[in-house]
Amino acid sequence: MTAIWWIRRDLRVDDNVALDTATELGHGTVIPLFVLDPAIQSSRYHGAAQRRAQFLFAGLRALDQDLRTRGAWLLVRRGSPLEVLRQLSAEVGATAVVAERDHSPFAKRRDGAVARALPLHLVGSPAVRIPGDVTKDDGRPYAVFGAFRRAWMAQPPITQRDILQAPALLNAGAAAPVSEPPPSHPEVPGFPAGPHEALHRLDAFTRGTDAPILRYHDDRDRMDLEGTSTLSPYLRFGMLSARTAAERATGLIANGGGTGASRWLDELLWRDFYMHILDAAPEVLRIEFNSGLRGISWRNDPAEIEAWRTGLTGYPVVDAAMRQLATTGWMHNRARMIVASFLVKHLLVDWRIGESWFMEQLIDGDPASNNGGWQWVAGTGTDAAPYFRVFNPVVQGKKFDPDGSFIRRWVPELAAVPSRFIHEPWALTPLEQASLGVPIGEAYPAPIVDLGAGRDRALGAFGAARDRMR
DNA sequence: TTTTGAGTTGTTCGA
DNA sequence: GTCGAACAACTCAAA
Repeated sequence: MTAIWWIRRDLRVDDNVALDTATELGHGTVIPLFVLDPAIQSSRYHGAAQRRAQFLFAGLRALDQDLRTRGAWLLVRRGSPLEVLRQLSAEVGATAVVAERDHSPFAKRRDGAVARALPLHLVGSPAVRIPGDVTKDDGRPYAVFGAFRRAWMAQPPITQRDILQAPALLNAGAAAPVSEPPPSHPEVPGFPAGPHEALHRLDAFTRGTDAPILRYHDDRDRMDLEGTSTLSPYLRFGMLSARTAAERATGLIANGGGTGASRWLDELLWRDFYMHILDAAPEVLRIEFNSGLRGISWRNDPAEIEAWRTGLTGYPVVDAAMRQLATTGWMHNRARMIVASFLVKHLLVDWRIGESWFMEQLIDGDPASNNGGWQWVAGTGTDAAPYFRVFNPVVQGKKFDPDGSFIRRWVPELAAVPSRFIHEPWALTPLEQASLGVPIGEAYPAPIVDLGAGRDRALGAFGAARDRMR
């Protein structure tokens, strides 16, 4: 008996339901397979920037190393998943193909086609609780986070007993089927891939008397501090099991870990929430979740969109965050809300344009969370996030980057500006600008939109769309 | 069955 | 400086 473990976004051996099931169904003989699918590589989510693929490939190499210490190795093949799986199944006489569920519409179509041709077993989920397992009485998903959270928390907590052990030894079969080597791109700077780094980060974030998670309630919104876990890319590719992360947070809460661990667990629940929404309502990738806001007249000014993408809007906190994204492939969550609100509200640009730029740039880019976040900020999504809730980038900057060190790091041309003016350098007199060497409009752009006028324009456009649908 | 209260992340205005 | 109200309106769940 032989089973194929078809790896997609579960690049780990610890707490892996698919690997566990494959081991059982294969009576110990498991072929770990990753398919390089040209359809994914050319999709809208893999445009110019290849950083997420780079992170994935480095993760495949790390997984291969883990497998080799267990007597197996990673098989990598290129082609359409159905054809690759059909071919490999014939070669090794596989009686089962086992994979973790993937809730994106693209993945569900792909997996449906495979399931019609081969004995495909879909198990587990990248979410902590499987979409469909947390629903209202009528079986439909919650559309309000608070209610979702209540129902999620009412189910038995994730404990250490729920976490699966990695198999000590794997039998990959007698004959070694032909494999490509995992693609050899360099590591993404700042984010070494693989489950060991993921566990190291989880420990650094949650262990010890001065663990950042204990201050998470207070620090998580501060863009100038390193108060977040930076685990999102690892969760994205399953280099860390979300259940392992949830178990860690739950354990801290049970031991009086305070509000920090609760808030962090909430972030994992948002991730679950948006996966459950996408699973039940895949159309959110195309249209507004809130049907009353589907007729907004976007401006979509190309020059302004380009200024936003490149970090040249004249609003320091927006520009710092957009440059951080372009340089590193990651952005602080608070900064994501600020730049998204600025694009959608102040510039009145279709949220789908921002969403797809994020998908292209982010190494943690996940369709469910990314779409959920953009629709939330736009006010078109789940929950009572009213569309007139507009983030003011100056106010947000002063609150969450008080002395401007986040800005100085990513917008070096403003380094000499005193903290009092760093969030609004145009308020310096021309003389002061000259003496600091930052003439606004030359060394650094003048604001591309007036905040008050932009806000009013957005409220008008959203209000008009709502009135038309009424 | 109907009613009612509450709801991640904000801003502005006026008292 | 601080505080509450207004900005609208819908989902959910408890009463």
